[in-house]
Amino acid sequence: MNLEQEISAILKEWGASYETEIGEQLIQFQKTRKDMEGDLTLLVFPLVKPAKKSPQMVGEEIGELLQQKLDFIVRFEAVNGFLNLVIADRYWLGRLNDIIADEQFGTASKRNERMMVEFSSPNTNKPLHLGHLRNNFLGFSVSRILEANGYDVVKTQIINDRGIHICKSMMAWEKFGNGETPSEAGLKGDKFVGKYYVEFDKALKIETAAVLNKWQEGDFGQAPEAVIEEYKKLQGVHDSKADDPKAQKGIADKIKKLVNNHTPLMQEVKLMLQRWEARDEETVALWTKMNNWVYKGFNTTYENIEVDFDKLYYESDTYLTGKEMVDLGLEKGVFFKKDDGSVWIDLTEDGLDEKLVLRGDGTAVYVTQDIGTAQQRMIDYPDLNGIVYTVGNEQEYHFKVLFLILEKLGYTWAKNCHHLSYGMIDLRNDKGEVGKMKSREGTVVDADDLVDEVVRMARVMTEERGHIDGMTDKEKQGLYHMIGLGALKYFLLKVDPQKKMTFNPDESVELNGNTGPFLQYVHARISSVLRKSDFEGNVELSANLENVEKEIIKHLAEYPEVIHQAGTEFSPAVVANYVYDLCKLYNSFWQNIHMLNEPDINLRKMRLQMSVQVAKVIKSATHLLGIDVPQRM
RNA sequence: GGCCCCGUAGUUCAACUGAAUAGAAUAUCAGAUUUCGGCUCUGAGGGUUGCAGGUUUGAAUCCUGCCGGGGUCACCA
Repeated sequence: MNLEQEISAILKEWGASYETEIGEQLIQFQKTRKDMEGDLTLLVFPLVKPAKKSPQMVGEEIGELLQQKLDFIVRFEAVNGFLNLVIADRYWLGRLNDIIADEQFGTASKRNERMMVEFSSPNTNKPLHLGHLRNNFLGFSVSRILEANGYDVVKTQIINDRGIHICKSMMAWEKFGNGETPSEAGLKGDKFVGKYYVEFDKALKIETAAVLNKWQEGDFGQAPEAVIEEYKKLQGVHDSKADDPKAQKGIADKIKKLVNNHTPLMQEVKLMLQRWEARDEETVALWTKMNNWVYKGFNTTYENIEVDFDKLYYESDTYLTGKEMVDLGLEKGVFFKKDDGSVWIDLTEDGLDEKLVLRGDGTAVYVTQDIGTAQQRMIDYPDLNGIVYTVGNEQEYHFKVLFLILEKLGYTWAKNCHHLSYGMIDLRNDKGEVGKMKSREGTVVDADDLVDEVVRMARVMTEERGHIDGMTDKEKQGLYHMIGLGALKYFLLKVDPQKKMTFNPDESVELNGNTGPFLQYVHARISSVLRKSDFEGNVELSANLENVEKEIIKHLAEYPEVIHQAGTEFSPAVVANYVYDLCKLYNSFWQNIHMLNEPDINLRKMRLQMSVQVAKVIKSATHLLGIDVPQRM
């Protein structure tokens, strides 16, 4: 039984003497303010009512009672409805011994429940960028946090390997590639395919402009009647709105989209998609070849950022399951069919709109595929308790719809699905202007480049000030990578996921202050002193604690609760802030109190043991963030 | 326009989900440390928590209304 529980038990007895029941909700603890004496504070306000006395009087009454019953309460002070309790050192030393004895301190025991965490899931036409890094680090860290909370976790991603966008890069490679391979071009596979996707886009833009010109001159080529009519109608509206430039621009965009859709190039791509759906051998072979290039490139990046997956899902495997689910939903009456054959769900009663789940031509849309994937996952893992989807917050509406659909289809696990939503990353340039990342404007921060850059920075810093004599080159490389990646991961994870963040390439990845390398440094320093000392066994309960030492032990003791909170909130930021505070506390101790030349052997042992436990928790907490800590740096 | 998210020191972020004088980092200024690792530590200045009401013994936190920023409302993914 811990301290809070013992006090709660006494408070319940105390309540009984007033013939009131003291519920858990009325018993609230908090840390004692720094400028007050005490280790733990009980809020008296909620307890005032039953006693019908002033907060001050109730505080003193409870204080006396607690001191009488619990011998490790040394003193108490009641101030304005706050009861500050001073706890004896031997109590905290006892807690330290508990922590020493627990190898897996902080982590919960197995609960035999399985959770799936989906993250990454990139577009195969675009190399990974900074936004994906936030996604990957978040998803990976949440997986570890859930494991620490006792879940069995399956890390997964859905690979969007199907659809018209894939055909675009395939078409471009066929037209402009001359059979070139990534190695011939000296590019990573994902970068290579991305290059052709961009080339397609360029060609399409030029062609769209040309076709638009022709249409404006009345030359409609092979365009179908209905499209020409639509165009003329839009053009009419456009011309009539000469006085409203904003509306006119909107119409102009619609016209562009229409033209874009009927260029010869787009027609060709659509034919290619049809050939793919019909399993045309040549098309599928090209598709397979190019996808494998992409996967190879992605895997290099995943290895580099030390992220991995237990199970991969491919959209090309699950979209058909999705269509079957739609049929099933039609039978159940969850969905309905419109005259043109398209299938919908009516969510107006839930405060949303009608949503399309299958196109008029019978092909799958985004949500169809997600329904199918969810179903496939349940088949593969029948004991699955829930799925966490790590996806940007611009898709919040989509996931609301998806979860509602799953629920209406009758899946009980739908209520355990969670959209781990995170904010976008804006960029700040050297002029201080904030803007969005846009591939078209070349303002995307490439993931590989960024990792290289932070590793380079880590090398420069470490060569200047590090303790790396006697390391082999290979060990040094590993260390720079560990530090650089640690800086990047910590930077992206310390912020509450829901908040959007601003990234300045020049300033953002610092190695000082509230950063990953700061944590790594503290761990390395503790490791260093431990190499020079002995630290076995339990500590004596009779030692006297300095204030910082007590603070450190108190902070250590909170670790299990931190893991629990991080798990229920799916928030690595909780862990990050906790471990940072621990390191700061420890540094303050380090600066003021020496260990190795302390003459009192019990005191020396206690300090060394406490340091070992601090190092243990740093290692454990940073592990939850996907960050490694070194022995030396 | 409807719905969702965000607004806290110059800047980047906290605040245990309603508690005492809103905390860190960074930058600035002033100091410490020849000794276990200076990527360290101590201190100072810096705030009407976007604005206005309301609920409460008590509000950055909950409610209402504004203001500002972003997102989303596709037979795109």
